[in-house]
Amino acid sequence: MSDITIVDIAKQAGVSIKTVSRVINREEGVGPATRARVEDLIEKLGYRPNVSARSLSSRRSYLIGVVFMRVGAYHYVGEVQVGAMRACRRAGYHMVIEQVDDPGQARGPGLEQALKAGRFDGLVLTPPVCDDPEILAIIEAQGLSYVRVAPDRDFGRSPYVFMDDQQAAHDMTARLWDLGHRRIGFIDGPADHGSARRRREGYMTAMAERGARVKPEWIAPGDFMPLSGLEAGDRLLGLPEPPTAIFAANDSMAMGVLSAASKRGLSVPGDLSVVGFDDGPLAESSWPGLTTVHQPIAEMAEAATEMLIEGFGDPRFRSRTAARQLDYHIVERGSSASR
Amino acid sequence: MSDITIVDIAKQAGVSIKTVSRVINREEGVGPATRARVEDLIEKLGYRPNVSARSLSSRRSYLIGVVFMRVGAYHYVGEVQVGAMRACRRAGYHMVIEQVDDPGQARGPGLEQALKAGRFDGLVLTPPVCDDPEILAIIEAQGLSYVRVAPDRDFGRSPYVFMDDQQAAHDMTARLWDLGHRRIGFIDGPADHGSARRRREGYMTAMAERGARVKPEWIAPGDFMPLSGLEAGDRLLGLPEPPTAIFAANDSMAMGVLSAASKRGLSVPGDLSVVGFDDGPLAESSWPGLTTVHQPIAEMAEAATEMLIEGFGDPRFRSRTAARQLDYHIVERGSSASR
DNA sequence: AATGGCATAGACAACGTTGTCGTATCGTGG
DNA sequence: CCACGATACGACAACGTTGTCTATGCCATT
Repeated sequence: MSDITIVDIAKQAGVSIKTVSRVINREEGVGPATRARVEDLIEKLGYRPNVSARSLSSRRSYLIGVVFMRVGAYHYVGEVQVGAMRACRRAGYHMVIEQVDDPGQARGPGLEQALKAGRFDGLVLTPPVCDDPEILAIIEAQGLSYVRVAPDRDFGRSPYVFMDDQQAAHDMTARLWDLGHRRIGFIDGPADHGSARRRREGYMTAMAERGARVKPEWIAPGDFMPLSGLEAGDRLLGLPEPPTAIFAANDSMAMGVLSAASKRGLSVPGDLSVVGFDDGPLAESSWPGLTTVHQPIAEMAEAATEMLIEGFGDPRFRSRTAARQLDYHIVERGSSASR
Repeated sequence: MSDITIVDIAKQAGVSIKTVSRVINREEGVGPATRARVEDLIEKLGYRPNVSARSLSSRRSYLIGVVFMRVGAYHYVGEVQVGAMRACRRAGYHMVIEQVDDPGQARGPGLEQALKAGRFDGLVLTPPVCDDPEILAIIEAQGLSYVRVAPDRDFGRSPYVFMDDQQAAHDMTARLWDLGHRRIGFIDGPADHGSARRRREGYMTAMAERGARVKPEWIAPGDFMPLSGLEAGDRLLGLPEPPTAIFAANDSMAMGVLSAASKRGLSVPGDLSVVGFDDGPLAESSWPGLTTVHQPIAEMAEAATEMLIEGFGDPRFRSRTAARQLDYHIVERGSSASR
């Protein structure tokens, strides 16, 4: 419906279309008076450049793709989209989402097809896609630039955005300690999961720094799913000397711990403090609310998208490794208290 | 990197580019031999039409927009995306998501800008966006065609896809009845929410049909949030003659009921059956698993997207009201048992 | 054998923008 | 006062596809 074209603007401003184009793209070589006149006109007529024509001519699509897997955490993907969208809007880009694990879509060829047809200017990759060598290979074969959110390895391979999981887990552990807890249990994540490993190390370090000897049985295995939290919690609470606080490596498992506690008739936080990691929707809606580490997911995705878009201007971008670190913070809710 | 163009195909096939274009778009006027030759070549060279050129020329963008609000239910939006994406992929369209309630984005102008710049061929609207008169007005002003998923009113306004909430609630209630429950409590949703109303009516009808007198105190107010489920559950279980089964109008509230039961030391499903509605991720991961109504969200979005794309060929589409109904089913998990 | 009609195919001009190159105009230093 | 470089702008040809119109070949009909 926006049937105003660059030609209309040019005619009314009494300049050539090229000049209008220069104004739109903030190129130099336009006098201040002319620039102002054109800008006013654009504003007044509500002109929007035609994306198709633009990309046909410039070989840029103004489309950035967000690639992800639909694994368990809906809210993760949701937050990523929110953040990426914010950055896209600001820069006049559009965001297309690409999912790689939909049943019926062959992983490799499906994505490849989509990427070819999509003509993205660049991609934002989130875990676990961002650590999938097969997928990275496909993307690189297409010559597409990409930025990763919270990758687990190959840090030199592309620009990325990350958060310090280890320090966060360290802080959380320290906080429990400061509340007077000494026997602090930990529920681990999947063995091959980098964040899980870093979180456990943060916990270990904090305990060690305080001279606490972490007994092996204080660390219970888990797989990030609620049921494993229930089982692990049950096991920890069944110890002869049960912990007074349990730190689960993610919120879902912390929810399981809440169930385990309620099964045993323990009140949280009266008899047991429970804390998690993620600050997903569960944390807010559980009863009591879960004390947890807030991951700035949307902000990380936003930063990644920004980096990607900024990089388009700069061809050296792909080779240069850039990394940006974002801050977590701890959200205090009802599930933790002093001993 | 797909640098093959229609010209290359035309040259190699010894035909004009127009003929190749005809083959691509399945237009008639091409002999079977020529068609086969061109198709083979396209396949062999891995040619993909350039989306920008296509849309510039044809005034179609091959982009469909999915508009939604980020309200509470991440999984709803997630499922919608999965379904819409499936349909898009099949038809060679791309999917762009537009969110209308991101802080910092003025609702009206923000969306309007995005729609103008986006040049969508059409939109898929999900609740509650699909019932927002202001938003519908903006979209219609742009002359965009759209299909709604599970709208609440104005059914004649556009094609839509829906599920029979009332019948589903009816069935669920009947199932509890057949398990031997006679005092069945119901936790209501927000007053202005059409689905909530239909679910309550399904419950009422089923009870009435069986000659049960539903006492007013069996119906507790709720707002679809877990905390309200907890409170409502508490209230119901505190009645002199408490219900033996509680039907919450959505899963989140059912989760609250589980907490309420565990607070009172009641075992589920031993002492109390609890059922929900939605079959979101909570239902699977709670303990015990929640018996609930499975809403085919992805399928509804898929159907809607299909209807939208099919409609592009047919200009009469917008005026013709089409509706498609999809089936729910009840998922039996551990939270319900016979009395 | 000429005519008309249909199926098949091609020529050419859009579509709305950017890239490349060329050309006025102007101030400045010699 | 001239040459010169910088500055500001425009003409024109891409970009890769589709839409419109026209041309050809072939068959059936007269």
